[in-house]
Amino acid sequence: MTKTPGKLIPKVPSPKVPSVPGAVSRRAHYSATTKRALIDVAEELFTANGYAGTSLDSIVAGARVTKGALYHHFSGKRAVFEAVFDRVESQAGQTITQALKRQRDPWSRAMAGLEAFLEVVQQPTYRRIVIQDGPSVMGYERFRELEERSTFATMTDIVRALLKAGDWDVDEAMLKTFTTIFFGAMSSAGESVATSDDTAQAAARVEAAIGFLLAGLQGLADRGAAGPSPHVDDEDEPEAAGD
Amino acid sequence: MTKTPGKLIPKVPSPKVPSVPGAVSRRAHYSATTKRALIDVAEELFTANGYAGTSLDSIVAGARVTKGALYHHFSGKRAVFEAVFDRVESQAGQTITQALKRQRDPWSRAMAGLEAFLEVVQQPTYRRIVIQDGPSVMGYERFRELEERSTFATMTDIVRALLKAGDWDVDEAMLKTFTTIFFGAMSSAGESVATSDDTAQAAARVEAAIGFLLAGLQGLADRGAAGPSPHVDDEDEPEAAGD
DNA sequence: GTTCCCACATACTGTGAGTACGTACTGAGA
DNA sequence: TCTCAGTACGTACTCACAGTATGTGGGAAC
Repeated sequence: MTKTPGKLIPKVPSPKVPSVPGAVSRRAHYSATTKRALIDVAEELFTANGYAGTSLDSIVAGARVTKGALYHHFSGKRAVFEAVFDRVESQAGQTITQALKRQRDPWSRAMAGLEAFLEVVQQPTYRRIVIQDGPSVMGYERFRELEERSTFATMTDIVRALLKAGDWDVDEAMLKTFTTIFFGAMSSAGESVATSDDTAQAAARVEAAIGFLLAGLQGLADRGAAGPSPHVDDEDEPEAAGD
Repeated sequence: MTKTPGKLIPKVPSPKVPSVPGAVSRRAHYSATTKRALIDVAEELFTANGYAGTSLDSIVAGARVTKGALYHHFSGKRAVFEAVFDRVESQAGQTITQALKRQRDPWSRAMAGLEAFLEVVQQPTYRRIVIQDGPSVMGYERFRELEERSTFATMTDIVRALLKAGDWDVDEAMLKTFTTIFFGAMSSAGESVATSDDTAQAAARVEAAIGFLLAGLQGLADRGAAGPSPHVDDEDEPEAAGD
């Protein structure tokens, strides 16, 4: 709506700039700017109205281009979403990584990570794009695949350090299982925090609950308890080879 | 599956049956049958192709009616999805509740519930409709609202018993927080189990991991540790009244 | 200056959700 | 048995939106 038919892109009158080696061309710069504008607008609209509730027309209108531009830069609506997802995800990963830098002890690192994650997960953009729409739009497998490269990776490091601190050595599969559990717990908790009336208090409750779980683990570590090991009961899958 | 393509709506030539008191009328029966057929087909197609990938035309074609029938019974596509969601959810809740009946001890009830949930969450229908598409299609709040009436409710009972067994008395908000955490952990774990190559072994790992966490809690309980309590640091919300 | 081609714009198509309205059949009353 | 009303659909449309085919203007290499 209110489609302003104004000039597209920053139509500067183009002074003759000799192409400095190493500098991007004007064309390339325009192109990159257009693409960024599309992603910016898309992020905003996806956050506000969700994936299904956002039309490509509204995106290109917001970026003051046409569908031709969008389809030049992206293969389709899903690709636009993935670009937005990617950016939101990596920003979240950086935020959490940053919060960890001050902590040395694995247990306090875990709590710091939790705190940072609870901050992140309260951002409407992260909630809507990553948690709510992500799995549905991209499919769970692709979703996890992208997650694995940022936030999930950071979380894996935290959990790895935790298990090491407890003197439990587990294989990669078990590590991943633990991380998945924690990640799911915190995503869900984060959503409930975000939808709560009093987010601060809800966050405090989540921290208390997770802290309580960690305290339980710490207790096991202090008592030198054996690590987790899956007892395999073969019901219909007799062989259990592979990773 | 293997939905037999037999006649859905029994187009019997209608012999004159005097309306027996207590029996539903022929019209009502037809109507209910049509509605069920629509939900059946919708469940199948939503599971196979997802919400966005399923057209109303394909649903009504599968049920051998037209869109007029569908819009007579449902307000729209979302309403069809909710009807399917409701059924899938309540079935899952019943399955889990059933699995709990044999167990008395809170800790073993928790593990039995976990096991049952892991079974449920591997069903393609539950995964796709409840976990993957649910939050996106219905919105997180409506999603949680419906969840709260079946699976989540069962899980709340389990967690309540667990906390009671540990002699920790927490308020309803804290109980909900704990349940949310466990629910999220298990949903996420269930998804990873379902997408795993060797589901049996993956499920075993999840059980080991959750069991390990519970063992930690049990250790705290044995040592008479104090329960979880949120330390409230008032940043911008000075008052903390009401739930 | 000429030419190329990239980065778009324009105009179109197909599909699918939702709607307006028509109609046949059923069940209740006379 | 004959209305008669209303339910339970069917038919035919509209509108919105994702995607496509093709045209074009302007920077950049020569």
